[in-house]
Amino acid sequence: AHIYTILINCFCHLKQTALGFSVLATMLKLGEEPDTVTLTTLVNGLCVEGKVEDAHKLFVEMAAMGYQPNNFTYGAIINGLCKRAKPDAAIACLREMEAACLELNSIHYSTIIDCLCKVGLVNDALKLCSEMTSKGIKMDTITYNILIDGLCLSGREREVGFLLEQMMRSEIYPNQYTFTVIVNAYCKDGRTEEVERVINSMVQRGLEPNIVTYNSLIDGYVLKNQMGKAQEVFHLMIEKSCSPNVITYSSLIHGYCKVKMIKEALSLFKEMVNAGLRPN
RNA sequence: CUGCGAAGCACA
Repeated sequence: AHIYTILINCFCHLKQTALGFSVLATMLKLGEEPDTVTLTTLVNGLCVEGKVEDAHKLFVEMAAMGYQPNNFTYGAIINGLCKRAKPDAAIACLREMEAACLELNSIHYSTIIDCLCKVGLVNDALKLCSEMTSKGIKMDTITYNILIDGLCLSGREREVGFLLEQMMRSEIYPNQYTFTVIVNAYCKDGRTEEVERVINSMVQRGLEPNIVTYNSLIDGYVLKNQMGKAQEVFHLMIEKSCSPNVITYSSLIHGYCKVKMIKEALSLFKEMVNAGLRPN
């Protein structure tokens, strides 16, 4: 089942769950028994494609056939519901796990906390944080990243410092996501001057800016119509062997169009295609 | 004993 599951998981990540199911059919024909991992992989595939109802059907079926849904299966369903912005249903799922005496972990909580933040319910998200902590489930770097991003999205950036302190005190360390979330918040807020300081402290911790960090900064300059600055970052990233992607080019092209520098925009478009990137 | 067979975070 192992090797088949790997294949199924590949199809699921390509959003080709239907092909994943045909692999399952092949398994059955060959007399190879799927296991809980195989079926959970398919549940996740359906969730990733946004077909949470189908995922739930499979979830019920697998339970009926004696494949007990576990932490991972519930995790996939919760994630599916969260990606469809259904925090209430996701929380109901969490309660169902409790009733089934399954052990909740930081992934289950973080998934829902992220969803609440993204729909603007940061206070509910913070409540869930207290709940998980009171159950002895530790917030990890991802949980903090989610909250920091959530606070920024809700214009509550002033509370981020407190969160970072709490993070360090708990010996949970920031990673590239953490810093990039902060860089992005500053950029969206037009505070590109403060980004250099953030990137310095990032590098001091041995963390290099990555493509998302650079893209955020480029877009920050684009927002302010500072195309010269944007171009500088573009060159800097290339110098650091960080290859621009479609997002990088889209930002820059948008920026040049905004300031009516159409030639530059078009030449970037060509450059992008020449680099083997497909316009979307 | 360890290792990527399954679930959570950032950019246009």
